[in-house]
Amino acid sequence: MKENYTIKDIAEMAGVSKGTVDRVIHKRGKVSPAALEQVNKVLDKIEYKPNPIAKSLKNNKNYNISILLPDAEADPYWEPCYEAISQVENEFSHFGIKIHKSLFKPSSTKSFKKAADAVIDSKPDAILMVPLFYKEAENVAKRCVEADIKIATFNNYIKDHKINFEIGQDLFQSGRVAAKLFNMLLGKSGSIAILHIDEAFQNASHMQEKERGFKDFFNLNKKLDFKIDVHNLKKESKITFDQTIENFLKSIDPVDGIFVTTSKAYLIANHIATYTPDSVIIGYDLVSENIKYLEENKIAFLIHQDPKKQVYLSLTNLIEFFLFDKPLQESVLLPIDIINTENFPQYLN
Amino acid sequence: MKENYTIKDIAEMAGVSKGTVDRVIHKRGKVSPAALEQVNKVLDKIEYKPNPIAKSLKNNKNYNISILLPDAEADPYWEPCYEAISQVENEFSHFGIKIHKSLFKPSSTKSFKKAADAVIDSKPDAILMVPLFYKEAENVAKRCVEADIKIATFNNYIKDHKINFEIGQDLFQSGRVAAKLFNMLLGKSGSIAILHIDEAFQNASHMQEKERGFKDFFNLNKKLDFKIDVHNLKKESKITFDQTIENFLKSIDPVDGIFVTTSKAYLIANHIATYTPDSVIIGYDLVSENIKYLEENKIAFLIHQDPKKQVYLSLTNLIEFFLFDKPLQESVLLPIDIINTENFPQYLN
DNA sequence: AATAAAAATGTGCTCGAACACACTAAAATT
DNA sequence: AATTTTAGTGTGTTCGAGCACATTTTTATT
Repeated sequence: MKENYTIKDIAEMAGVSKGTVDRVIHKRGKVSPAALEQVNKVLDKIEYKPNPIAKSLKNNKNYNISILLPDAEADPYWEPCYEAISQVENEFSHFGIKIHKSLFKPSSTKSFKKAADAVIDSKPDAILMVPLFYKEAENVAKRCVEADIKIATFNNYIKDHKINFEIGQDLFQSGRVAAKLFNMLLGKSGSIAILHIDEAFQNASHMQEKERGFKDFFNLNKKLDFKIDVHNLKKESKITFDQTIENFLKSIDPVDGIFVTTSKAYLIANHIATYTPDSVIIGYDLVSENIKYLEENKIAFLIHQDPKKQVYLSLTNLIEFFLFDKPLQESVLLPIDIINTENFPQYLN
Repeated sequence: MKENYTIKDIAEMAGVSKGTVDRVIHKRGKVSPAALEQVNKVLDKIEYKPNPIAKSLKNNKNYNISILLPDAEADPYWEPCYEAISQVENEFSHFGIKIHKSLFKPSSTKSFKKAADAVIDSKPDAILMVPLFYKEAENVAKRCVEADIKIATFNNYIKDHKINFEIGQDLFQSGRVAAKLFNMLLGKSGSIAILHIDEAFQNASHMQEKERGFKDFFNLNKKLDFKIDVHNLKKESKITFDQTIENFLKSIDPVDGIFVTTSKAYLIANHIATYTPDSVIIGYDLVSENIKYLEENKIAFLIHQDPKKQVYLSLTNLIEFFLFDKPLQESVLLPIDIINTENFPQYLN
């Protein structure tokens, strides 16, 4: 019963030729009502799904996928994405998959636009991008739809139904994860500073979602009594970023906890011993400097956003869609990984 | 330069027919020294890898994979494995993949043996098993090699080079993860009970590895001063398992932390309010009863062993090996996921 | 009724690898 | 020199889907 039927099988069962079956399946007309009925009767009974391997071989097309992502020179957070790209390239090059990497400066809208223009002009089959700049990303999505290019995003979300596939984390919930960790480490009361540290404020919505989730946790738990302050830290002109951080730490009263919503927790950890030695730090992302301070117990926990996995899953999803007609998932939420000194190595491959 | 060459391409370049190229590639002889050299010269230059899709279509074989795993009726820990199996079945049935599930009682060696015999007799292309019983699993591996059946394991390890693919967690390290969490929650000193709770002691090595890692952490951190006791708890005759647990809790002095090395933390959490209300519990696995107590804050953290992912990855690895000649990885270590009230939902799909 | 036009149906080739089989040419045997 | 044996080479088919094109059947038109 549960066999894998071929077009030939169906043709025999319906008493017609495979050409007719093919026309019915693809609704290309030129079929008599009688034949149509015969074939449909068989089709209803057996639930036919074309052999994806044969289909793929017949197609025998090369697929080009372009990835629009920030330069890891500017921010090492993106480094693991490159590894994922190489990995996918190795796995799928013999399936006719070609991947093209296009970098932009995460601080420059202009740079994003320029890279995007070039990528769209090259007319790939799909574009995977980090939509750091909302308006510009929306524009890219629009032009992709017009040019019949599949468009996927990772790391950030833009609420746009034109996006064919998106992957990332529930940022609100990740704020709650951090809040719960502070709750467990600090007990029922205390003071916590939320720090949004970024060289430019390209990631504003990202950080705000985390802040909302963080506060939400403490607001809903009436038994808890925490004082929470929010600070935006960006590079001041004339002095170094590090100096900016130091000035800030000097300026505030010591707190029990510091929640850094970006991958820049190491900038704080670097000075914590001097200014607020008893503060517990929780931050984001397994960049090497964060891991260094994690191992020194200056950072208590890191939350892992797994950019590598995001890229890997995005690409394999697109590829299996192209090659084997697997349906494209629309939206994937990755788990919010909690990292301490003991479990980080396994997350690095 | 970086094209995907076909046999026909090579034949033209070498000035021979595709039959000759084929014989060279598969070393089937019947090739003159002159032709051999011509073909090899081309082969050296271009790095040929056969089109995996065409190969797969030509093969057009059905592959049978049997899975030997414990009955989830006996232990709900195994439930997610079933979901992974269904998922893989759906994804790959049209590639000619058939998966057969064979259950055994986790408490009965005899049951394992019987199921294994039947599975081997059915001569599948691969067997994926949970090697709960060391000696018997070794025997299965031996017979698989003899019968040319690929053999893979998950959840547990048996150190046997006959295993083609194994996946699981670093158990020693997961003990250290738990230790670190206690360290963060309890500070520099305290008392902790390690509980090995199991209906039968089929998982002895599993539990011991975790204990070793746990103790290792505290031994290596000389600044820490923890008193650690180990208790083996199994069902006593005549009374219920729950009663056994209660009797145990009654019998010990209150401790600061309880580390349960199996998925049975809920049995402790159930009675903790009565006997040792201030104990922090850390356990394993996202079974529903554990999650219930996690949400009630009676369990502080759970460590996730992700049996579903283990099955999913095992199966897709085997399938891609069969269908597309992807090399079989030998050994995969999964990350040690730390779970609290806020991040468990994302780990459940 | 004869012919043209339109509709319906079937045949055959392609994708690339793999292998069976047929064929040619050279070497060995009578 | 004629014939058999063997080594070496090329051709053709298969896997299943998909589509171009040829062929047959039906309907419309003079």
